[in-house]
Amino acid sequence: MKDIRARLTDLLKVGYCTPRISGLAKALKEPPATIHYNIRQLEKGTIRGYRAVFDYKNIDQGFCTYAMIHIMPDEYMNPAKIAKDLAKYPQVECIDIVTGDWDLILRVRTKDIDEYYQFVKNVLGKMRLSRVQSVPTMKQIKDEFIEIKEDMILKK
Amino acid sequence: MKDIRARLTDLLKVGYCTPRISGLAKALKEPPATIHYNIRQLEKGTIRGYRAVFDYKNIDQGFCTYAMIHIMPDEYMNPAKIAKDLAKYPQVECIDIVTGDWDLILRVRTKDIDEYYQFVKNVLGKMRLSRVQSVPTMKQIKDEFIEIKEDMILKK
DNA sequence: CATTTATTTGAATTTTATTCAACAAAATAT
DNA sequence: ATATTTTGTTGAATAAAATTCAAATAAATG
Repeated sequence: MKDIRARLTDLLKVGYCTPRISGLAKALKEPPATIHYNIRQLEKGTIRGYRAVFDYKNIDQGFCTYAMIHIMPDEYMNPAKIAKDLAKYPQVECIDIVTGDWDLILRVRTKDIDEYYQFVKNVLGKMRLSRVQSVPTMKQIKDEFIEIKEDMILKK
Repeated sequence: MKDIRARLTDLLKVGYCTPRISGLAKALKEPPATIHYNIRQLEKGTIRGYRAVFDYKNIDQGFCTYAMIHIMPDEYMNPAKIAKDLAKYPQVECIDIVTGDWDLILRVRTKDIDEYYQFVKNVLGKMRLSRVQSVPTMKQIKDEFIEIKEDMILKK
């Protein structure tokens, strides 16, 4: 059997979705043509794309880690270059350039700690970074603006 | 003129989108009916929903800050309670319970630094936290798995 | 290996998005 | 103020896409 599911989720993670104009038209009580026009306008700047939201543990990305990064002194004035290189990796959910204790903050999603180790070794380990501090998430309470409801396994 | 744009973004923030079956079918070189069937299966557990991704500065949420939190010693064994209280606020994009230097990591989106100050004062300031370190994002390179393409304003 | 369950697919049908031209409203220029 | 241009709204026609369904195939199970 073809493994369509995995290929689908890969695409839906980054796009391949579209607004439901008829649904929006009904919800807002406006004609579809009006919704259509306004969405096109929003797409010129305000809407960056459309995508699916997942239960990540079902798509081999259940392990979420913050990676706080110091870049090398000689790269210090151009963190965007390193950040853009890192942005290419699909494990990377977000990258922010910050200032203070760290230079970059990444949110990385992998299947498990083993795959995260591979990411640190093969990706971060090969860039000009002077230090990486990994902070794994023990539990997510809210994600992508959506509260996560979950039963406590060990609750007695 | 009707303010359709704002009402649209409110809905698109949480849903009102759908997968593009024909696009997926072309990309994966499979018949639309097959894509349709597999997506329906994924929707039973793996896909939580579909939504738009925004350029948040255009919808009054352009200021993004990591808030690293220490909770009080007497609450230390129950961080989930505090986390769930914080999860209620719409400015909070995500909350993770971590261990190590900090107890909680929040990602908070506000219109600007003034609104963030109000959040720290009125929300964080009123909870049993022993310390909060705020790390504002200077520039986002990737967000929600989508790379941000942007011209450098000061590039010469 | 018999039976059940899950998946794939083409073709018919239904639903939805898109286009377009006319009109209306707002913004801008005179 | 008002003429002119730009932006936004909308119904109706058209084009495109999603959905359904039944038949075939593949995989899992007894």
